[in-house]
Amino acid sequence: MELAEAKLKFIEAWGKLGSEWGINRTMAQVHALLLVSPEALTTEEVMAELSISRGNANMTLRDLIDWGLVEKQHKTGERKEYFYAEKDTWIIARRVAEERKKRELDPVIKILGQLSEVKGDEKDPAFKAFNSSVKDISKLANNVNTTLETMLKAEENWFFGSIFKMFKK
Amino acid sequence: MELAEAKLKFIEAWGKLGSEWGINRTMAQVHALLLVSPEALTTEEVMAELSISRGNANMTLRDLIDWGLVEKQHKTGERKEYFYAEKDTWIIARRVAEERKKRELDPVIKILGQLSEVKGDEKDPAFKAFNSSVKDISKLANNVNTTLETMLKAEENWFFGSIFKMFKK
DNA sequence: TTAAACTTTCAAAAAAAAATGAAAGATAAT
DNA sequence: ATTATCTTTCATTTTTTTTTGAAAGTTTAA
Repeated sequence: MELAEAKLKFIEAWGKLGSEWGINRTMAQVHALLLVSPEALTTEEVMAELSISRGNANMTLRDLIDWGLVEKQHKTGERKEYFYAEKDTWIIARRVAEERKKRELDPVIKILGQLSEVKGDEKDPAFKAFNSSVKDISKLANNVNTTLETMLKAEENWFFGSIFKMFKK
Repeated sequence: MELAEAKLKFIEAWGKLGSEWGINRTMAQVHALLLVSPEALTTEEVMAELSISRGNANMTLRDLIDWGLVEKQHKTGERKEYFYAEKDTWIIARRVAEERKKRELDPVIKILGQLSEVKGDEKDPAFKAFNSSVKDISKLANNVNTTLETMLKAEENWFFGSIFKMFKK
């Protein structure tokens, strides 16, 4: 396999994984393209490499910037904007975890908290089942939350060095 | 808030969370409905509660069974099939982790492994960037994999008791 | 200012994903 | 063997998501 083919495979795999996890396929592909590019690329280059429209490229790049995965660069004497992807996997993982926590986990924890407060007839099986499921899920969500928060504070080496070693015990 | 309203909110929240994570909204909603039902429900009941078609209910319930989150029950003297959801959050979390690992992580790790093997000109920046990104992501994916494997073997109390305490250090 | 170079927006179109429901397929009781 | 009950399938429709591209907006320089 040569580089060009491998690149395509990588972009395709990253796009598929993204879409399976609720991330726009094109966004994941643009991210993959930038990840394997040593230099920052222009919108034109992204459009050409992935055969996507200008509007799509523009919006996708903006989203990637919002996620903290890509940054705009300016070259002296040039009007064009260049886009460069953060290459450090630890930082990528943290940024993704951070965003998804904020966008998805936090709201759901809030709702679960409210639902845990619902009062009802302790003798009613429907109420008991509701209450117990909601409380258990709420606990789990809070555990995940705490774990993520600690991870977001943690240092890379500490994390990679420890977490799965611990599990192996 | 009363139970009926709370139930709807829970189903809605669970459906939304699911769809954000690449899981069919209706499937997540059916799961939520069964989670808060003390008794097993029939296809008819699921259809009525969520206003969905027979075909949709049937396929969704089958998928939930494939995920190991729901089981068929038969009541003596009845032809109808009843569906009951596993209520233990630890088991739910494990089943979801197990399935997604198998369906999504394993395939991507395989591809990353192949792409790590690609040979090229060490002097070419494009090759260097490709190689280094792929190898780093490959490492990360393998770490996640190992962590998941250990988690899948682990016992509930051990897991919840330790993982986030460890992070707090 | 004017105009060229580049970026952003968004209504409309296209594509992808999900849902419908009628018909076919099972199964079990009569 | 027939019928009634219940389950599954899948071509079609509907809904949702994503993409397009032309027009509007912005910035810089002459």
